[in-house]
Amino acid sequence: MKTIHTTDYRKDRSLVEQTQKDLLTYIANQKSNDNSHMPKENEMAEILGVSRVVVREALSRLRAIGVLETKRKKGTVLVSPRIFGSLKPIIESGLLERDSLRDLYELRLMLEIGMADFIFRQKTEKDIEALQEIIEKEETAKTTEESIALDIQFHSYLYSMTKNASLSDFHFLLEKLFAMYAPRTKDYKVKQVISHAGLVEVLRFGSPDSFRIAMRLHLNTQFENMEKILDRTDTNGKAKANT
Amino acid sequence: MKTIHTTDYRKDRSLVEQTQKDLLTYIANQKSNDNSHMPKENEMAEILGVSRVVVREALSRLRAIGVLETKRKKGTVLVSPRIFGSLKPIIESGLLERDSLRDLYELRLMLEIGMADFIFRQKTEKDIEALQEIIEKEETAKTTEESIALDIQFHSYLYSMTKNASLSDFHFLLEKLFAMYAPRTKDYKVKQVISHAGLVEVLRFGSPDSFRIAMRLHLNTQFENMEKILDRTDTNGKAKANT
DNA sequence: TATTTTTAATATGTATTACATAACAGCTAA
DNA sequence: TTAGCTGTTATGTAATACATATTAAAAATA
Repeated sequence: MKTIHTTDYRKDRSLVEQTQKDLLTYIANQKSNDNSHMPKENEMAEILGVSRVVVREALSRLRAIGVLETKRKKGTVLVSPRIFGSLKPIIESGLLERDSLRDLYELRLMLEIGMADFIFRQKTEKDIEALQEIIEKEETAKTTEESIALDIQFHSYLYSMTKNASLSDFHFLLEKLFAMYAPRTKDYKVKQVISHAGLVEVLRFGSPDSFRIAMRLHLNTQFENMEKILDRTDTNGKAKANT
Repeated sequence: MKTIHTTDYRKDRSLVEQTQKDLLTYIANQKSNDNSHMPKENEMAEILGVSRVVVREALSRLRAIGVLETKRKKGTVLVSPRIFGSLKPIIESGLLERDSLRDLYELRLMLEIGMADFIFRQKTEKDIEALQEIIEKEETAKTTEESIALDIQFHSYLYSMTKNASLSDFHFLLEKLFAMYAPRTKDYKVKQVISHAGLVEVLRFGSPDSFRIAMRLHLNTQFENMEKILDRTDTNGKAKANT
């Protein structure tokens, strides 16, 4: 075929990137036709006028972010991507800057406070019981590790109550990331303004608004801790002054 | 070299995926040595005992999620990834299921309510003035499009006040995605329980707690709208019953 | 000497070919 | 019918060759 590319693939740096976009538009059309099957790599290469290597790289990238899967002999099929599926390697790369880490820490706090409405909307008696069961275990916990695990379990359950799968995915990633930042000294429970039991009480008899206030108080140590460890300083190490 | 692979790359489906992981661990080590430069593709292929094609595909995937960049002749350098950088193609693919879309819509509501503390922490007089300026423009807006644009501008400014770059990135993506879902009939302002002006008042004289309540009321139409358009139904089209 | 131009070297980017491998379909034999 | 064999197929991997952009060194010019 011998198609010579005179670097006229506009805008995008490389042919692969351009091909990735081409594939995405192709996908958008296929989806509207309710067709979840892609042509073979060779055919696709022919259609787009590039080599199979380029198509493969582009497909691999799309596979990396979870919009499609491929199987031997079967071919390429479109899948419904999990929104935060591609975040795992980013977080695990250890390349996130301190500012980004702080961003994530803050996001977690925002979400835990902001999800009140959705917890209340879906809550059931069984949920209350499950939470109280965790609390009971917490009271009889011996080691610090046990307490930590149960603390995580309690909050994870609250997340799951929102029935928001993406939120749970996100939380799962953050939980692993911030395990180290948690202020789990032996007396961390003493410092808490409001306990898990208190939260459940509000959950039973309160409103989303009162639950937000309660959760804000419960997370007080996290707010303070964030200030200490992840202070939002500029590159010179000095805190930014507000005008 | 002729290394024959007897499919003993465990766990991972393909060599590329395994190589991607290998690269990530390699990166993690390099980062701790404060070395942001990767070996050449050929060297890396030699080191990992795979062909250059595989290394290139793995690198391409990492490039797709934003943990590294490559330039001709220069080579591969590590970068600090933007957390939500890889979300753009996922959202734009149009492959997200209705449940995922609803998840995102809910997340946005959670964040707008949950970010109160961070808005208050960083707020300045200039911010208040900027917001009031937007409100003034809103009052004199003629067309619906103008109103919508200013509405978005107002909320975007609130996001920016948190000084959380990742949050702003996330919001930017969602704003484009949900432009269609916004309930912007001509009288949408009339239905609002609390106006932008009201929010600014609370921002001036209130607390994070009172701001959350105000924002919750302000977003009331969004909450109701979500129920209508993106009702969380199962695949059979019937709403799930809670025990 | 200082500055511009040319040239050469280099690592990534793309194309081509060849073959390995897993999965599937169809066939055969028990 | 069912178990096992066999060939086909599309993806997965390897190897090679060359194009291209970028950098740096070398040469030419002022």
